[in-house]
Amino acid sequence: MSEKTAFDLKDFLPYLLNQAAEASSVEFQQFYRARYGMLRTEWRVLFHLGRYGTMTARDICVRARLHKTKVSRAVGALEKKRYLRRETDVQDRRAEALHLTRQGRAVYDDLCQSARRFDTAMTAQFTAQEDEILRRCLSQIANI
Amino acid sequence: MSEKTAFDLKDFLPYLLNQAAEASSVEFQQFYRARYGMLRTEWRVLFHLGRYGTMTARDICVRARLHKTKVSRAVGALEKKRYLRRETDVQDRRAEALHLTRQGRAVYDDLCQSARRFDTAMTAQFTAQEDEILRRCLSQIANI
DNA sequence: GGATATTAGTTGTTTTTGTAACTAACAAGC
DNA sequence: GCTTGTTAGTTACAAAAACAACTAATATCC
Repeated sequence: MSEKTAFDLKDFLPYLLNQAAEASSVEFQQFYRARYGMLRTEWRVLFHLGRYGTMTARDICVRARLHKTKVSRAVGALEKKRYLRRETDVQDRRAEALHLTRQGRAVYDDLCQSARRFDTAMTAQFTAQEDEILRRCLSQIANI
Repeated sequence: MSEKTAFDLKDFLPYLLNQAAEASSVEFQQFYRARYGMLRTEWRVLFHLGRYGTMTARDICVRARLHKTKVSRAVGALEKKRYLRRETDVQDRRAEALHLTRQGRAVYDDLCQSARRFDTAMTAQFTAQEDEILRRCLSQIANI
C-alpha cells in the first residue's frame, strides 16, 4: 500500500535543495540579466576569469564543472560583449588563454559586489551556527 | 580594486545551493528517467496526484508551484504513458479532474520508495542536529 | 616518420523550457 | 440577453540546454 511509503516532498532533500536553489537564484539572475544581458553560464565563466585570472576554456570546464559546449558558447557571448579576449597559446595552438578586458573586469567587480550583498542579506536570517552548518552541509553534498 | 570584493563562489549561498541541488538530483533523475522515461515535472505531477489524490491541473500548479504550461505538457505525457486519466468536471467543463491509473499508482509507489532510500542515504552523512538545521534553513529559503 | 589516439574547442541537431497568444467555458454587470 | 472580464487549459514560437559529431592541433608508439 502507498500509505507505508507516503512521505511529503518537503521531506525529500533533493526537492528541498532544488526549491531553495531556485528561490535563491531568481533575484540575482534577473539582476545580471537585466543589467548586462548575461546568462548564468556567462556569469560563471566571467567570475572564474575575474577571480582566478587568465586561463583556458578547459581550465574553466574543470574548475567550474561546466560542459565544454556550454563554456564555448559562453566565451563566445562574452567576447561579443567585449568582456574578454582570447589569445592563442604559442606552445599549444589548440588552446587559447582567456582574459577579461577592462570592461569585463568592471562588470566582474560590480557583480561580485552585488553577489556579496545578496549573500549577506540571505545569511542575515540565520544564526551564525545555522549558517555555518548550512554551508558545510551544502559543500559536502555538492562535493566541493 | 577587485581585491576588496574578492570572494569565492563557495561563499556564495545561491551557488552552493545550486551545486548541491544538482548533485543531489542527478542520480535520482537518472533513475526515474531510465526506468519510466519520465521528466522531472512529470515526476512532480505524478507525485502530487499520488500523494494528495485527484485534483485539477490548476491545483497542481498552485501546490507544486509549477507553471501551467509545464503542467499541461507533463499531464499530456503522463496520459500518453497511461499513468493518469482525466475526466471533465460536469460542473465546470473547463476543468478536468486528474487521477492516477493503477499503473500510475504502481510507478508512484515505486518512486516514493526509491526517493525514501535516496533521502535516507543522503541524510546518513549528517548528524541529527545538522539534518534538522539543514532542512529548516532550506525550507525557509524556499518559502515552504 | 607515419599511423593512431587524445585533447581543445566548435558546430549542428534534438530536447526541454519559457513566453505569449490563443480557445473555450464560465461569471458579472447592466 | 449581451458586453466585458476572468479562468482552465492548450498551442505556437523563441530561448536555452543536452547530446553527438566534427575540425584541427598535439602526443604516443611502433
